[in-house]
Amino acid sequence: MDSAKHSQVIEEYLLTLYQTQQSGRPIKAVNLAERIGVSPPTVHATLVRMKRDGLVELGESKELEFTPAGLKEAENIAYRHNLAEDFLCNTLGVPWHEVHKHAHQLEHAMTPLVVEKLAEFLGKPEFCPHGTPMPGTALPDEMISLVEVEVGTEMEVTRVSEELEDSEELLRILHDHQVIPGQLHTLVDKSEVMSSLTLEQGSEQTVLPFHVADKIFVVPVTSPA
Amino acid sequence: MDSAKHSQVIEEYLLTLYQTQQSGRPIKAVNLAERIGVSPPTVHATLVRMKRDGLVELGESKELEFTPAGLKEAENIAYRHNLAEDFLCNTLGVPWHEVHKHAHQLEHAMTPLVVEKLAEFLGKPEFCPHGTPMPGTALPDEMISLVEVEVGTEMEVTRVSEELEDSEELLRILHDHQVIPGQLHTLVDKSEVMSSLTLEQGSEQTVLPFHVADKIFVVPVTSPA
DNA sequence: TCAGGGAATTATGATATGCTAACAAATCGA
DNA sequence: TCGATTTGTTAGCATATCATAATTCCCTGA
Repeated sequence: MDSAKHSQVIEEYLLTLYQTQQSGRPIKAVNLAERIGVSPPTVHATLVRMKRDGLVELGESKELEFTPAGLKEAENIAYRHNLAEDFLCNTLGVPWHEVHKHAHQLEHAMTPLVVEKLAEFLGKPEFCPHGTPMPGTALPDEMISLVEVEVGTEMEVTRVSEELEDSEELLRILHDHQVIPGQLHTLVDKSEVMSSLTLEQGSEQTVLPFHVADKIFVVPVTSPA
Repeated sequence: MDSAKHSQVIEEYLLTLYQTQQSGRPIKAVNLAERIGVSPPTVHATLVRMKRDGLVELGESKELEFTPAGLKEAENIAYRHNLAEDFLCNTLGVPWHEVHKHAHQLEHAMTPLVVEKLAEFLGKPEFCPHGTPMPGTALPDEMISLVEVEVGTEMEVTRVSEELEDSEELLRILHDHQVIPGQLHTLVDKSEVMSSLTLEQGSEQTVLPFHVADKIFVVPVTSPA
């Protein structure tokens, strides 16, 4: 019905707003400017158009809010993005830490039929390669942030938040250390002075600053012993 | 080197110019306007930018010509387009007569790595589902236009020219009658008064006007009898 | 309550893309 | 060669997207 096609720019704003909202962070225009890489005045002008087109509104507390139509569209874009990432990673074999940027292009070029056919082809995946659930998919309750884990706990990495995806360099490091969904690690140290914690997998150790670990989610493993 | 990313609009002009050039037809601005679906003044303004950016030039006979850089870019886009069509048709199962329009979106969103990985995944195809060769691939000499075939000849359809792809309705009809690459048909009638010819495959007959048959290519079959 | 500083907005301007109307140029048929 | 049709160009606008500079808003700490 409202399949009114929006520009790639608008789609990018919607997706960024959606991801920010999902992370529970406040949605401020400056943040948008930084994440999208444009100046504040540009963000402002674009948001004005988005309000005009009924995609977002200004809540009482001055925060941006999706309209129902805007949310629907945002979820649609997020779905296309995650689907594209799954395809690139699992079908084409594009490196895990690179899929984000390539999917960022493809997500705007997928027609409804392509989305449908691709979803079928991929077996209706519920998570993207970074562990982000498709819109509508519930996250396991047991999933907690890596910073909340107690030293000595073994856990399975389940999700690397989208906010980290902007840095391909960081993703490459995480990938090199196998800090990716599905991998098991043990928290062997947590240091307040260093503002970081240390993971261990086999003989491999990985040090992660809190601000990064904060955005990585895991499910503690109940020792089968 | 000159992987300078051009806009989707410029890419579309380059692809259209390329396809027109391949068909051996003169490249006039009006044709561009029609095929792309914009007004002549818009085409003019865009061509001015393309000249400015060193993609095309005006030949002596007033015809548009690619610069080496422009041709390289155009071939690149054509390759992406054909690759996308192959993927949509053979991997995702998008209907043959629809792949063109979906590929038209995707072709502008494929990064070099995605192109490379997709080509590998598809087994480096040399033709798109309509029989168009990838840039650089030579066409079989024996391929002739359907209008040149003599009545009574059996032949294999090898290519449906891109110029016909603009009409999804026409492609649907061709598909319904199996007038698609790989299929065998026999020319059973050619009528000047009707400006059309008739194909036969089994008990199925297909009437095609000359202006359509003109853009369908075949390879006559040497009767194995 | 006021100063500061961050955030939002306004003022201006540029470029790409598109349109309609009007005009110029080229070409083709008689 | 002339006139009509086709084609190409200009002129004048509009919108989306982007930037910089300047200004206004607003919240927070003293």
